[in-house]
Amino acid sequence: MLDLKFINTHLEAVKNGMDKRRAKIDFILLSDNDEKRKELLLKIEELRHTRNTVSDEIAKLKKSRENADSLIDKMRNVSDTIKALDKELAAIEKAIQDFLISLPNIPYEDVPVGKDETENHLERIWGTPRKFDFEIKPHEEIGENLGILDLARASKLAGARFPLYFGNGARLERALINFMLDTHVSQHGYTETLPPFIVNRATMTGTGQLPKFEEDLFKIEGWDYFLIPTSEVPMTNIYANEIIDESILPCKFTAYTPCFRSEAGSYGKDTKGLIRQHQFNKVELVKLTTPESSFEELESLLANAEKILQLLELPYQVISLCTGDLGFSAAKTYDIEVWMPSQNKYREISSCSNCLDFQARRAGIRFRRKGGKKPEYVHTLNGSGLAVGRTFAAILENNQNPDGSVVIPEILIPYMGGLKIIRHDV
RNA sequence: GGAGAAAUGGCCGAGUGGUCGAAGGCGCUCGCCUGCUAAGCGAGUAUGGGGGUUAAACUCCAUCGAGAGUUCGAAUCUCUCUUUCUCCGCCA
Repeated sequence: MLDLKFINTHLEAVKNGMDKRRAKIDFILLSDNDEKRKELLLKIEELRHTRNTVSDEIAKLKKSRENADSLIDKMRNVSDTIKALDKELAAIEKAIQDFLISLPNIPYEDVPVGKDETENHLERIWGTPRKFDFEIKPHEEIGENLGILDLARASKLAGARFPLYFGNGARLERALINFMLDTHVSQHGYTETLPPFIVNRATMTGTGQLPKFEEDLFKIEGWDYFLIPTSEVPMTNIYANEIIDESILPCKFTAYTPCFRSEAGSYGKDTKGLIRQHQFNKVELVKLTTPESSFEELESLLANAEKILQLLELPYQVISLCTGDLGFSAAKTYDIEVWMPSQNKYREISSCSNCLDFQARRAGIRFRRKGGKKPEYVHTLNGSGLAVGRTFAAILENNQNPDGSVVIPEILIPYMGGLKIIRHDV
């Protein structure tokens, strides 16, 4: 959420930001409502002031056993007026709030301007895609042939877009989760958390999934609860509506959780394999920082996510999302895309964003500086470190052999109990 | 699921219709004092919004879990919700 005062004082910059995002926003209603709000508030405060002072007088009169009936009579009118105006004000404030809560973040100044994902900016490429001298297979085929993946039976259990791993496949997924968590905790200094997988409406609103994107979420029927689409949601909200001490910043959290997405509107996209699932595993990184350090922290968060791919020896590229491709809450986002041989292209495996104070204002996450008077909003950052299912897929494809076996990346071997290669279980 | 109790400032805790934004204590900050430390003394110590000021001072409005209501006036009374605790039942 943007600050109303900021919008009022920097209207052109805000409009420009929305244009760059290709978001069509009408600001006229907002300024009208804000004018009305100020007028009403002034009137109401005056009336409340009289009510407060006169009520004190009534109290004094009553104490000295004098008659206060005429004052009470007068106040009855004042009270009724206040009530009526209060209702008017509440309606206007709700309109303003509805507007603000649906307004996306402003792209940061150095974000490349562009209309959609075709205009994202390539930052760097790491590693070289391997040359195969045999007919390569997509990961779902490799997995099914090895008996470690069974998407057909998963669809019997739940439906399309659900995973079912077996044996060394299930173990590989778990190995990846443990490896990622261990690396972020012991090498990168994150605190491991294990948050709820279901959260309430306020929490979903804090990070920006609600109110605009409810159709992307799984909702628990009969409850105002939602399955998390990413652990960014519970982790970023840990300090919601709190004022935290500056000394705990930057605050770095990591978590493994399953993630649940309805994938509404993506029918026909990535229908095969593990790329797009209603349920997938993810290790997430979240940071709360001071405003002055958030971009520095974005770079290190990105580096932390990249480190996982480097250790797994998977080729990838980093791109900077253009203004038209930015997510709702993000001011700046880097995507990491891993090489997928069967598709002959790089596919998103991590998205690292700086949301500035956008989520912090929604969720009420503030901090106080040493000796500082006013609390300030923190900056929030998040990034996948990494999407586990897609990492699994990338390993299968990049490390496949002509006989259909898959080489386990060196770093994962201890996590696989010494297993170096996955062959079909006989 | 049934029965009951509770929710007040950073923390503990008083307050059941009127000078209560809230006693007292602890903690914290600043100052004083004392060989050091501890103790002692004094002052200060919530958040948001508006006015005011170079900045302050100052001032107004709101906030005692959340929302609605009663009343001239609500921390205090009523209703709904949320959370926590105790007992019973059930349960991984």
